[in-house]
Amino acid sequence: MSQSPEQQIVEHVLDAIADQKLRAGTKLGEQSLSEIFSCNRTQVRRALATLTGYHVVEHLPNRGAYVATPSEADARHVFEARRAIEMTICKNVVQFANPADHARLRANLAQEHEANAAGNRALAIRLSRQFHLILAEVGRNPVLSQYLEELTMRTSLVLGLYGSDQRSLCAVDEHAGILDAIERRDEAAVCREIEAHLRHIEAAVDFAGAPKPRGALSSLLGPIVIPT
Amino acid sequence: MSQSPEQQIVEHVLDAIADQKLRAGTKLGEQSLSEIFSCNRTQVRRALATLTGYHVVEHLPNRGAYVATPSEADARHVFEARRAIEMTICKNVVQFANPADHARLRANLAQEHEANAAGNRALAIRLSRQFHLILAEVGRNPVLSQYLEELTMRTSLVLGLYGSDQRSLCAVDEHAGILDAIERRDEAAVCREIEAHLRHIEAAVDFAGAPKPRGALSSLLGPIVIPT
DNA sequence: TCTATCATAATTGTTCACAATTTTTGGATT
DNA sequence: AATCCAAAAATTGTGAACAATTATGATAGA
Repeated sequence: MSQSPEQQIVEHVLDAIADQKLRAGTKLGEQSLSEIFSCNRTQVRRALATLTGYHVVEHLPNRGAYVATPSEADARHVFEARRAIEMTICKNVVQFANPADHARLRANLAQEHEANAAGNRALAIRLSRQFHLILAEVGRNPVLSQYLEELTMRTSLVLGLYGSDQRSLCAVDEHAGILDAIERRDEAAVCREIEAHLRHIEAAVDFAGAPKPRGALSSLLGPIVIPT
Repeated sequence: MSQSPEQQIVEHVLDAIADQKLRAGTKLGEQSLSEIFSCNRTQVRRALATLTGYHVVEHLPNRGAYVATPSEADARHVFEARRAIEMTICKNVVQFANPADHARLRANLAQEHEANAAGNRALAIRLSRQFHLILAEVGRNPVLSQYLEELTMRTSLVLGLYGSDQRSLCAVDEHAGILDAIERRDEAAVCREIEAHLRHIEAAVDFAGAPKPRGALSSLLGPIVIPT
């Protein structure tokens, strides 16, 4: 059951980024990580290389690894790529989704509503991302799924860097509208709504706003349970 | 000018795959590569990890790295992803392309014609792939460019595995048609033609045909010039 | 001749020590 | 105080030795 230290590091860091706990620019020191996850530095090194491949970590030679700091141009490119990929995903979803898939999406939507009602911002963000990833899974194209996983991660970084804080509440209702259209099997409507949804998210990004400060590493990745 | 051994290995292997010299299933032994590129095994290891991240190499624990062998389902997913991504790229191309870009594409097209006329199949394949990559560059979205780079690589693997050998000649004229539409700035036509083009390539793949044999490693990657 | 078993060889995986580079620290000087 | 410089510390990069696993091939028995 327990995975390799390398996978553990990758997933913990990705989760922390998706949850916007690890902010852009945070240094990911090899020693720190090897102590936090109580493993060898070699394994930390491999994990960081993997994360670099996902474009969520930048590697500066002789200076270490940092959570990537996407520029405004990067952000726009990521959003455009999302529109291209999620549009195709949604067409597949309309075609392939069965009642079980609808139920899965409905359940996620309900949780989103709940998290928002409870004011649990971190959970709401996580569930919102999850909604898109479930869509991708239902679309049944692993290539597109994997690209979207990376792109949503990079979106998290962008929102953490430039996002205005009071947004993201509107998003729930847009998810609901998309899901309605999916159940109606109304392809045109789904495409229209997912595109609008992604453009709304992008519009909520304020590149004029100053990048925000970052926290300390150890407090953001833990607590780590070491399997014995 | 001379790059790190790691980059060298990655690029040589990618080129060899794109040119269909390295076929699916070929073993990429660590020692062989370290001798061919006269470098440390550690660097070979990192290069193979990178290639694994690109999905062009499969890594079997304790058994080594092999050029990936995409299944029929993989192939279909790759082609669908290409349609999604290249469609968006082409829209950007219509919008952004300037005379210099047109010239670049025309030049590539002419070389393609020439290679086909001369019966130089390897060069024709390389230039055909290059046409799509130039389109991506002109589209001015590095995120989409990078995805397409990976997808064209995987396409090469698929064509090498399942492709019928007499195809790919028709492709040149389709490229010409696409470029014409781009210069006319006829977005609808460009989209229609690039989609048709990609579907033609996919249609030329024959999954019933038996996977083809693979060659020896050292003869396919060399000759390697070692910078002093 | 075919199969099974075991020793040997080859290959991959891991660890650790050392080298190279960067960052920090603590004066010394202006 | 502020700046500069050098020594020390910390961090990253590299390579080689060792361990673990898998492939190979020879031998014996059916």
